[in-house]
Amino acid sequence: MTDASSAVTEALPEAGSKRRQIRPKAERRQQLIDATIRCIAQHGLSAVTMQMVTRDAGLSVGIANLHFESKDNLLKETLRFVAEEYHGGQIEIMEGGDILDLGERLDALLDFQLGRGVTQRQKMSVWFAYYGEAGARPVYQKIVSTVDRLAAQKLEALFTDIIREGDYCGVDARELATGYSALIDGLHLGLLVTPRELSKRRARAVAREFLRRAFPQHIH
Amino acid sequence: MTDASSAVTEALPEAGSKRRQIRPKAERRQQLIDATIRCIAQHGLSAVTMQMVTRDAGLSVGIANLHFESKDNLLKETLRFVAEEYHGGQIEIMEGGDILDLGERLDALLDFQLGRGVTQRQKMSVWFAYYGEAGARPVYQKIVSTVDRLAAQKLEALFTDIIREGDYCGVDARELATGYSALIDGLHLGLLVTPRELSKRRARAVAREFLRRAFPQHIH
DNA sequence: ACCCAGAATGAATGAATGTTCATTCTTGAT
DNA sequence: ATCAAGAATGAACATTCATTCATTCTGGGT
Repeated sequence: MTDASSAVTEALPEAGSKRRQIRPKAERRQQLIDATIRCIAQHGLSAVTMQMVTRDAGLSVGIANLHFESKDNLLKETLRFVAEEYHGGQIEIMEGGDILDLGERLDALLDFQLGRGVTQRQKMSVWFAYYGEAGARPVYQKIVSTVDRLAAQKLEALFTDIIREGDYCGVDARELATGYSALIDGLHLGLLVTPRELSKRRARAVAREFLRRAFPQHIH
Repeated sequence: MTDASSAVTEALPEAGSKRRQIRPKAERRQQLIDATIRCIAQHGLSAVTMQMVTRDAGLSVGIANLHFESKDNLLKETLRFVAEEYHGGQIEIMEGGDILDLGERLDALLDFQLGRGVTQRQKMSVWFAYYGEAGARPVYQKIVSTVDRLAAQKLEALFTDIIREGDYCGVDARELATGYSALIDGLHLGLLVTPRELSKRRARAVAREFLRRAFPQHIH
């Protein structure tokens, strides 16, 4: 996963090109997942239909059941893709050997979490659409919690390193990591539901302030 | 709104009682809203059908369109009910003259937000089901942001009072209120999606720690 | 005892949706 | 040029769902 914030904004079937094109399976799958993301963002998960998705992808209805066996499966795979993109990006930063300074690494993480790529309304919509159904669908819970757990561990490890480096005492890395993750989730929610009250700029300031309170030496 | 954490766990049509009962409109409306909440929590918003709701309520299918004009409207009214219950409860505490000590009032707020009533899976499921659709449905956005705005103002006012009382300097009440709200939302999300990783007990500890960092004199 | 306003019912209706599959088309190998 | 493998199509089908409404029933008022 090198480019976590892949653009999901295309699907322009060159005007007048009605000729049937044959493409490898993997490419079509991604095409359909991208279309699904767009549709969920625009119409909401509960209003998404197969016809809608395939039309958006510029393909025929039958193709969805050819590459995914069912609508359920397409939705499941779409969630998996979004979850892995988001958490993969985070983990890459936290493991990343390219940033050695821990404070800088924190900054990079925050940039990723509240930056252009992730907070595109499209991605956020998808994210929370699934959260909304997670209570009733164990499959979704499992997909999310699997990738979630790994990211949480990495974050805790990063915090532990920072606490050691800064000699911060009376601070529990685990608890702080839980709080930070929750804060970021909550900010995403605010950006999605009440964009008028919460600008992206302010969301970043809020998250930054949280980190500054915890690690004053590392965040200026 | 005196009892914000109303139980939505009944709907037991006394065995053998098949006799048609006539009840006032308001009562039937509430009955249907309660059933809708249960159905959303159990099956997910996108799987809820009118038949499901009316069966759960122990009533016939036609009645839903008698008291609400359409399914859309029933869902809208259900969201309004849940939103007002949650925010109403918060506001009552924050305005409440019955608790004079500001630290205690904070505690009471936290108790409400992460206590029994609100974090019932049922209510949380409904809450986030609608958030998930909010990106695509301006109606939902409007309902939520209307009640949200008022609660945010009250919270900011409470924080302002506390900052003055405690002589905390370098603290922006508005920013802190945004952060705290987001944190609570994020914790609710965690409780819903990954209950295995995040217990209610730990969620409370995390929120408490956030407040303690900001207002050390008021939270012990 | 009678009545009727309006609450409640549920079979019927029509529209929408997921899935199938017989057929058509494309491409790369021979 | 020819062919076969399999990718792509979309009309057809079966199902499910929201909504309607003719009918039934209830309970308070007279």
